[in-house]
Amino acid sequence: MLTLKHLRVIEAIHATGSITRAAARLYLTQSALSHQLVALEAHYGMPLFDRVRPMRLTAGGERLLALARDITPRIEAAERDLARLAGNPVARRLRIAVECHTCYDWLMPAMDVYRTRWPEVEMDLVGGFHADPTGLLAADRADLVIVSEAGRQRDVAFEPLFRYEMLALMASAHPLAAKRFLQAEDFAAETLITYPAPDRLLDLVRRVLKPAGVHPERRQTELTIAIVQLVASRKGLAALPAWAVAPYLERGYVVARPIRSGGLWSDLYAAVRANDAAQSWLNDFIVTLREQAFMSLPGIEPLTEAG
Amino acid sequence: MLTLKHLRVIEAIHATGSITRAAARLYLTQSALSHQLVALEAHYGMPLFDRVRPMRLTAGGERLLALARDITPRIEAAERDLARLAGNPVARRLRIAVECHTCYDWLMPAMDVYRTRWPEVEMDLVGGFHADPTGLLAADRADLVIVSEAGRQRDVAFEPLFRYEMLALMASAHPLAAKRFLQAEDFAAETLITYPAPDRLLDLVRRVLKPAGVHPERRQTELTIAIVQLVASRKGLAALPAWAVAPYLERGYVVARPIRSGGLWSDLYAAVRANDAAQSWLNDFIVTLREQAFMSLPGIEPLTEAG
DNA sequence: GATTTTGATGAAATAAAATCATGGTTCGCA
DNA sequence: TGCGAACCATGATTTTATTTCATCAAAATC
Repeated sequence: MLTLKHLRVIEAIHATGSITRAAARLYLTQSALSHQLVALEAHYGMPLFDRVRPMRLTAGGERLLALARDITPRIEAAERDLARLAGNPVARRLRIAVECHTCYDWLMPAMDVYRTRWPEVEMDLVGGFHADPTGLLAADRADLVIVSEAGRQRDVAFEPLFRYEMLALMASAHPLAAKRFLQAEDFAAETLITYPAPDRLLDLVRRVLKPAGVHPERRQTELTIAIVQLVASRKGLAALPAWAVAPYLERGYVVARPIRSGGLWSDLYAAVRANDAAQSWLNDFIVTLREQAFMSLPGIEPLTEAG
Repeated sequence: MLTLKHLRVIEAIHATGSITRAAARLYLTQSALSHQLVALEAHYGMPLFDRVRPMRLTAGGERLLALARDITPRIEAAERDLARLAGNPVARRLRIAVECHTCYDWLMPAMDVYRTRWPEVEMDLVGGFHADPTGLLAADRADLVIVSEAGRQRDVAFEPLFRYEMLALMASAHPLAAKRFLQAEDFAAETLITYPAPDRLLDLVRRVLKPAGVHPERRQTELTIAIVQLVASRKGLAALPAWAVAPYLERGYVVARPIRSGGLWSDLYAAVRANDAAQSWLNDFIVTLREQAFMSLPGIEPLTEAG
């Protein structure tokens, strides 16, 4: 018999193009999804996906995807209504602290989507840098903090969002562009262009350059477009999330290369007060963040609980 | 997590007014449904039904019922489309053989509903009486036969529809109306008014009077309203399904009494060729029969497989 | 051509759901 | 007011469904 789980599986396989990636996104094994798909296809007596890469929906699969897209929002709306009926009428205020510049790229659209779902929740952004970001939670100055590491703090719950790759950006004719990937030493003689943020928030510095004892010259600017412009003008190198550089690569003035073999991957978590973790209006915000990120950001990957 | 099963449970409890009856209709135990409901209520942190008789939906339960009514038809429509995509293009013809007069009461509305779901299936009614009704299937003169007993024939699949009570009908001032229920001997001195059908189809005669050696005077007429009129005019007694007499009881000219202690209950099955049993367009007709019968007929009960 | 990635599959482990057995409550009825 | 019937809740057990594990074969990549 058809279940909602099946519909989610079909959505995920279609969205990711492969059973393996769909499984990662659903926090299940590839085997589990393969079994489910086989069983569903047997039930309907027809294939639901053509086994090509990326997996392609058959007519039957299309029909089920249409069903999923039809009923999923209805179910979610009902569950929100239930949550409203059950919810204790606590402060419906959501102060979001975010320290990474590029996070705004996906945070703003996600907030727009969330606003339509929970119009009664008033959102606010807490800017600036703090020595102890999660401390903002206990100090009641924020209700949710976007962080790059899951601590083991009592009173704070860390919800994994996703992981993304940091790419080194350089002018297209730059000598380093000949390399398959860059290493710490490659930055030694260059100028590193960054956002104006403490080193602790710059993954390239914190996790690659500093451990290798490399301290390149630095230059700061606020806007992503300005960083790209300086790089294109051969003023130095930069390191940006893969999704942030993608739109600039097609013009050809800059090129991107992985950092270290295997690439430099960063994680993002949403930290909330442990007391609030069960609040559905808060939980739904985190779900929306993930959903919108996977929908709009290329090249990001699911992140499992274990930070 | 919410499942479609949960929605069906809520629908069934609401439709029947009790967990016990809902369980019977879903072919599950009362315990299974109770566990499910408790778990669902725990999940949403609120009761979904007030435990009164009949069970009454809370606001949360209402919301879930609304969801169920919203998405159930969409899911069923999708599954029909899938069945059409998968189905071998066999004869989309459905010849229905029916021998019981009162069956038309619920068969016609059910056929109307089915027609909207499977417009491409051409329905036809096969009338008349036959010594071997299920023989019509093998003889390819009918594709579905409504019968009152599940045989053990190879090549024929019997699908349970429902059970109903046969009530004895008499004029309101009739002496027998003083009894709580009637027995075979009570009919001995009376005239029995029936449809013009062979005795094998008259449950009162076949299962009560004949075994007791009681052979009352007989009179036949085609229409239910005529039978009721004759009874009201003290021309004799009749036995009709509970749902068929219900509308006449409120006027007060006739009264109905159970037959034997515990009542005389009759079963109905849909018989189809075993080869056709897996055809979804045919199966869906049977599902529609059950669904419409339970929706419109008062006092009928679920019938389990074991005939 | 070697290596990696991917999907399928059978067996085993785990989780979920249903049943069985039973107890307590409510309601109708003598 | 006491009895029986109908009904829901619940813990223990059984059954069924789902997931994982361990592999294999095929396809894609280098």
